[in-house]
Amino acid sequence: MSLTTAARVRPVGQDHYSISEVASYTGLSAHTLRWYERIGLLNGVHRSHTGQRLYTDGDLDWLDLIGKLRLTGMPVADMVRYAELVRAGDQTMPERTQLFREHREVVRQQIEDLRTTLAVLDFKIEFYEGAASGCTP
Amino acid sequence: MSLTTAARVRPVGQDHYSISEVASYTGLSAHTLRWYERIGLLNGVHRSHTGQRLYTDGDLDWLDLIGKLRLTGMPVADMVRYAELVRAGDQTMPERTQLFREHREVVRQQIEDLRTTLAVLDFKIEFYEGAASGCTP
DNA sequence: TACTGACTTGGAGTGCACTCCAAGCAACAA
DNA sequence: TTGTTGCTTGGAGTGCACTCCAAGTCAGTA
Repeated sequence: MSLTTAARVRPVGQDHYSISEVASYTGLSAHTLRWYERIGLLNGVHRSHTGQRLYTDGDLDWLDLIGKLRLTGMPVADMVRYAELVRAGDQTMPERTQLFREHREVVRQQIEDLRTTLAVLDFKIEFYEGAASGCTP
Repeated sequence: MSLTTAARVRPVGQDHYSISEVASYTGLSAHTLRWYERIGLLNGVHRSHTGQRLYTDGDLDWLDLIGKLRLTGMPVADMVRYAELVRAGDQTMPERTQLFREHREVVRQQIEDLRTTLAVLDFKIEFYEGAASGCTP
């Protein structure tokens, strides 16, 4: 679930990055970056005179946010919905707030569930270790 | 991600439950319960004289654990692996401990990621609310 | 006896989120 | 000039975790 293989280092502050630079920065594949654009999750990516994608720092910020939302299990369709609201302008701010408020509750619940499971895992590990060291008769 | 629609009430302590009782208890569909059994995640489910499944309290406990592991994103294949280790007997305990220790780290990392995202969400919500109430010039 | 409803099976289908493919173009090195 | 590398596209393919279907069995009720 966490992108441990990503370089996570933003290249020189040149404000235009190739798809492979962005791939290594975000940990997403170039395929996925193109797919994100196709489904409307990433809009208005600039192009060079030869038609190659040039991502800006703004795009990288957006991808950071998207990445965090993905990590919390937000469906891609919901993120596309959010992207559409942002495109639609400032009058959609109440709806965006609502979207985030609802998602915040989802995240809270997930943390709760994870904590419960962590406790179970700790208990199991202790049990297995106890059994291994012969503490149970 | 959380099973809010599940009844989560264990039926009378009769130690044999029908597939629909177990479905309503676990929040899993009957389809999924049969599929779990087919892939080896749930083994040795008893049958009535007419061939219908009769789940025990032990099965319900097992499904509780499985459900928690699923909630933390453990792939079904890994849970099947764990089920195989349990079937194989006590000599697999060290491997089971190892499996849980590794998963514990995954869960810890997830909690970390979720907390980071929660902070971003809080920040965004505050920003949108500030913008709505005209606090930004 | 007829019907209803809950169960059984193997196999096919679904939705999501990618992931890959083939064919082609542009820039550069040997 | 001939690779090689890195990019482009639309469309097809993949893997996971279910989810459903058709055809059949069995128990209970009108």
